Amino acid sequence: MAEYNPRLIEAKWQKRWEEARVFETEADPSKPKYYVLEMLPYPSGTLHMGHMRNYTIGDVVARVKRMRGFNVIHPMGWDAFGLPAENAAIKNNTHPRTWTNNNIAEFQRVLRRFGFSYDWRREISTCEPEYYKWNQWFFLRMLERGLAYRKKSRVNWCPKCATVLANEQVVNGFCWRHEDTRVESREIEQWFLKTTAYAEQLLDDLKLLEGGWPERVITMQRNWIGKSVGAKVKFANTDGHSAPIEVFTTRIDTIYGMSALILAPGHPQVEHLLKGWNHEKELFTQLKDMRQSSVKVEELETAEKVGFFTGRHVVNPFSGMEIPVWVGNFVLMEYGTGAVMCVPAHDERDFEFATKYKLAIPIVVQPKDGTELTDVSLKEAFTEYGKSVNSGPYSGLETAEALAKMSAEAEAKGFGKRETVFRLKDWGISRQRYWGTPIPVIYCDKDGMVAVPDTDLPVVLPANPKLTGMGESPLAATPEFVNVKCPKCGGMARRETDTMDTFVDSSWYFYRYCDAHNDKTPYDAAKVAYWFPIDQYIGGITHAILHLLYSRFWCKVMRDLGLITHSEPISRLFTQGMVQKGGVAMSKSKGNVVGAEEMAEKYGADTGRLYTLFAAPPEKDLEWSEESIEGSWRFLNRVYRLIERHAETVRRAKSRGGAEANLTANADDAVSAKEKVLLRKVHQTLRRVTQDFETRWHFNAAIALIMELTNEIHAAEPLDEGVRPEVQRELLELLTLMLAPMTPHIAAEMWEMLGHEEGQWLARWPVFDVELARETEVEIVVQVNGRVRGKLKVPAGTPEAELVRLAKLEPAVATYLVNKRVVKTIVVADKLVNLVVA
RNA sequence: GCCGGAGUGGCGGAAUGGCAGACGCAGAGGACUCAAAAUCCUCCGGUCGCAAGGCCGUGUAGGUUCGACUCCUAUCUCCGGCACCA
Repeated sequence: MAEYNPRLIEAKWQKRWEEARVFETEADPSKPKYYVLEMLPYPSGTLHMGHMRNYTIGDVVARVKRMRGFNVIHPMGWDAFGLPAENAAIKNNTHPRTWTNNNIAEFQRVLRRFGFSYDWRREISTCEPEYYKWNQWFFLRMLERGLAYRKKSRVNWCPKCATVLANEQVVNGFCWRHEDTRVESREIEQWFLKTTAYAEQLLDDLKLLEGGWPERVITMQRNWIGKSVGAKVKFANTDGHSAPIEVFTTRIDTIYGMSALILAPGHPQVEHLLKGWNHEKELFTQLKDMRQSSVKVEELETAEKVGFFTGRHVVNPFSGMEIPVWVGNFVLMEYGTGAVMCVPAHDERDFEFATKYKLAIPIVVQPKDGTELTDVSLKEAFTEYGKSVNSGPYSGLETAEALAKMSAEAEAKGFGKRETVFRLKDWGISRQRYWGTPIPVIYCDKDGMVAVPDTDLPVVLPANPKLTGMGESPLAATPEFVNVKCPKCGGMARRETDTMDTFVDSSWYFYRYCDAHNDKTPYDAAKVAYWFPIDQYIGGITHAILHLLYSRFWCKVMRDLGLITHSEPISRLFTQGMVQKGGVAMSKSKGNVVGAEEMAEKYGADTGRLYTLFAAPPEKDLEWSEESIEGSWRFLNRVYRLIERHAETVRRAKSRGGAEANLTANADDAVSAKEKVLLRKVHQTLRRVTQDFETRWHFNAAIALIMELTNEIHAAEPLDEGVRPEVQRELLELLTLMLAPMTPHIAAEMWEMLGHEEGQWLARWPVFDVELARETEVEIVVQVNGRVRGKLKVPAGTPEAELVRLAKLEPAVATYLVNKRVVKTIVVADKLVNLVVA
């Protein structure tokens, strides 16, 4: 007898699948489609079991759907642009492309070794001009529509490197390469995509995702977009000539309780206000301190509120009162207008600030529950809705009403207007890097900024850049790239030297899979219309916000360009847990990776796949345990031996219908009690495993059921005594098919051992026999003296005494009902009568 | 602080309101073996008991129910995300 040899078996089947091109699919409107996708990897380091868990889950889904008759698209590609390639190239004195392509080749080889059912013809690599050409094309469309624009913006700058740093290259405010060098903030012109233009839609359409996306991802996106409905109010300066200051508030109803107007330290009007004031010098020093300390990053969250009075006043347009203008470190320039009204009684932060600086704390809202707040009793801000008081003509109004009336009034009188503010900011896509998509824009002295014509796309990266990691951007240092003729006037001009954020690449890549090699358009609309939206997307929670938000944005832009008709690209999202070792996620930098290849060498891909599915439910984190893997390995060996033991008998047996066709077994067919028990067990298992695959994704529970079945068959050995060959065939075939999506290689091998022709390993998912799969449990309604005392689920044939015990009945007259029919009325006494109700 | 999730044996975990701890790991004992590995068999929440069996037990306290790991209320702890968002 041959031992289970995963190395041989896995290579054999991978070769056959490839030769038979079984995972290659085409759009076919006559068949129901299913698009299952795992997030594409960044090809660096080694593929570890964290990656493999992601792809295994996807592969199980793809294979189950295929077995259930869907036309399945299951592609894979590479998120191939990015900083690490550039750094590695500098370090190893090679080209980012060389480094990247080597990694891709390596990744691909390992993925193939795991037997994932990808259609490799659809493979994409985002660093290829045939792909990034379309990034540029989309960019130009956005530029035409005003969705791409340039503005000055702050970047991290290391004075020693004399270069821009990515956020990841800033370590606690210092340069990653120069630990003694504080990162500065510089303003330079950068490109932005107007995600804010879609803020409302991005928020609203989250409703479409409910049920299909994890609740917490939806919540994170909602918080990220951060919608606030309120009003902007203008406050005139008492000096009569400075420009009025505008604040944003969600609680205009509390404006009568305002005791200050507070500006962010970075507010553009601050300096103007301070000028000419007698404490000017002192205040400017304070302001400078405040601005610098606000650069001092993280600790600020818990920092104390600091502020100072500017000496200026504004007029409250509602009350006519003079209000002092302050500067406060807790006011954010990036949100709203960078100026807030300080209403201490009804805002926690304002309360804290006012208490510290002894500002007045007038109460203008009273709770609705009848309790009355007084200046003395007020220990913290009352921020809930209530009833307005001391608010001039608005006193007595409920908060909701006051909000409406007062913003209407502000609008009517022209000193304010209703406004909705979002936390979401436009997406800065400029990177001063080499290894990314060049932004297709040219600057001409005569014609200004000129878009590269579509016919000149792609703007290709120069082949031999000077990569030093120092100085200006690598593209800017490459004259043959920079110097170009103006498309309009033909005169000398300069190319844009920024490249795009790699999130651009991953925002629409899944559309390209539908038509990966189209050189006329990003994709064929009909093909996308067939395959989209993605039925199941699987990836880590780390991408819950950015990647998914940008993808949703891109989809809406493409829809408005008329390329597609749907509004959301992804119907269902699954966020799988991380694979950890020693309590932390596997990563190269942590040095705790279990390499996928190492795993395949030692136990084979099937064991690796099985273990990642079995060790924990897919949404939970999984602690890698070398000891536990043995269990999965042992199980596959056990199953293999079981099949091997009976293969010869089964091959000679005629099929009872076969798994390709619907299985036709029924309980009456069984001649022996042993057959009956085993057939029941296998069909019950099939029923529950089917359910787990289809709806719950409890792969670990499904595997446990299959193990249980295996144990039971094993315990029934020798099968040849009392189990006819055709029944053996049915047991072992169903067992094999249930394993097929999870451990496809060993399943294919066993399928062949059971006498099936080559090619049949793609057999349909079997249908369980309803009669056989029926639970042998029965539900019993217990009535005592006509009154329902409860329901009980018990195994068929439970002795009456046991029923009495389970129902916790005192001896009494009881009626047992099964499926709403009275089966037997008995007097419960000390006599034990076997009541069989099955 | 706000939002989301989770608390079950030594461990990973199972359980549509119906026998809590399936399945697996680790552990203990045994068979086979010169021996080991592999394999096979038995035991494996706590406690009382020679045993049959009893009692307790799903973070904590209540509640609903004939019946609660599961539903409700409160509370504690842990994990994740966001966080001076006006």
